[in-house]
Amino acid sequence: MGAPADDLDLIGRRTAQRTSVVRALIDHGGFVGARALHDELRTQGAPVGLNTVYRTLAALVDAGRADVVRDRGGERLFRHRPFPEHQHYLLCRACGLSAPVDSAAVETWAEHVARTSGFAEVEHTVELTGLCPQCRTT
Amino acid sequence: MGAPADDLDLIGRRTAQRTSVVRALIDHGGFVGARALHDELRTQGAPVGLNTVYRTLAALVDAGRADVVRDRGGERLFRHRPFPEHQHYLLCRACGLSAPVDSAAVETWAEHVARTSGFAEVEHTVELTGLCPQCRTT
DNA sequence: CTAGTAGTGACAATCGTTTCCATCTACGGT
DNA sequence: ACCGTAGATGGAAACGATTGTCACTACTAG
Ligand SMILES: [Mn+2]
Ligand SMILES: [Mn+2]
Ligand SMILES: [Zn+2]
Ligand SMILES: [Zn+2]
Repeated sequence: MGAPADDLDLIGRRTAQRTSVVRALIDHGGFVGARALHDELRTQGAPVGLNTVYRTLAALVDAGRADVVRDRGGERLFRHRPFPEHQHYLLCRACGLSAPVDSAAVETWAEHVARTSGFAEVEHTVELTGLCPQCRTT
Repeated sequence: MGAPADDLDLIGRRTAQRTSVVRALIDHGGFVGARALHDELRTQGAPVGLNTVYRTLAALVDAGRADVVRDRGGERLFRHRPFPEHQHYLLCRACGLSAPVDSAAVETWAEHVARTSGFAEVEHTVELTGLCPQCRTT
């Protein structure tokens, strides 16, 4: 379990709101949008301003404690990352379930491309989406 | 050179506006946003409604004649794709210059993950960004 | 040529996200 | 424990990209 304490120390003052946001993100267990997290906090009786949700999530991303992906509609989805290691995910387009994937091969490939391209400060975005076992009915 | 004719046949009626948009996209030579393309068309004396620019680009993407990436701000950037083969790019965060990259290794990796994951209809997004030789001046 | 349908574009609406700013509060001195 | 203040909060307004609406236009099949 990633203790909220660890995360909170990295992002500034320890406020009730930030504590709530971090805990809600961890509890959620997968990728969530800021809006959805804001709703969950409100229904859980720990209302936090949407603005603060955005700021806390941004701070977590800066601190390397959260990963971000863009869903089909362009919305940013956040997921808590307990370990400092860079991660990629395979996530379900229907239910949002996410599974970390072993991306060693891609990292190697990306580094190779970076070295032989002439470009500097090369970064990569790698996202896999699909339909999880539960969701592939029809 | 991809002749606009080929592309226009795939997306419906042959109108002056679509012809302009397709030609402007090809002429641009790299990734462009709808807004920027709209501006270029206006300054070139071939004004087209922004809405039509969006619709034409969407049609090209549907027809597999254009690739899309999201820039940092979430804006969608489009690039004409003369060949039907799936492509990935390395693009400059400063000037927008893009270079196709050999992604065979990633395709293999993605297929492997898909087969062993239990997920169905797995799709992938792979984008590399960096600073091109011209732009890495600090 | 004409009918009929697909396309156009000005405008408004949406959606996610950011900025503003007046107010509040955590917390390192004292 | 008590301040003072930099940092944090949140409601409202601003923003930028994209999509919906709908009256009008113009391809194109016949
Ligand atoms: Mn990676
Ligand atoms: Mn690919
Ligand atoms: Zn699912
Ligand atoms: Zn460049």
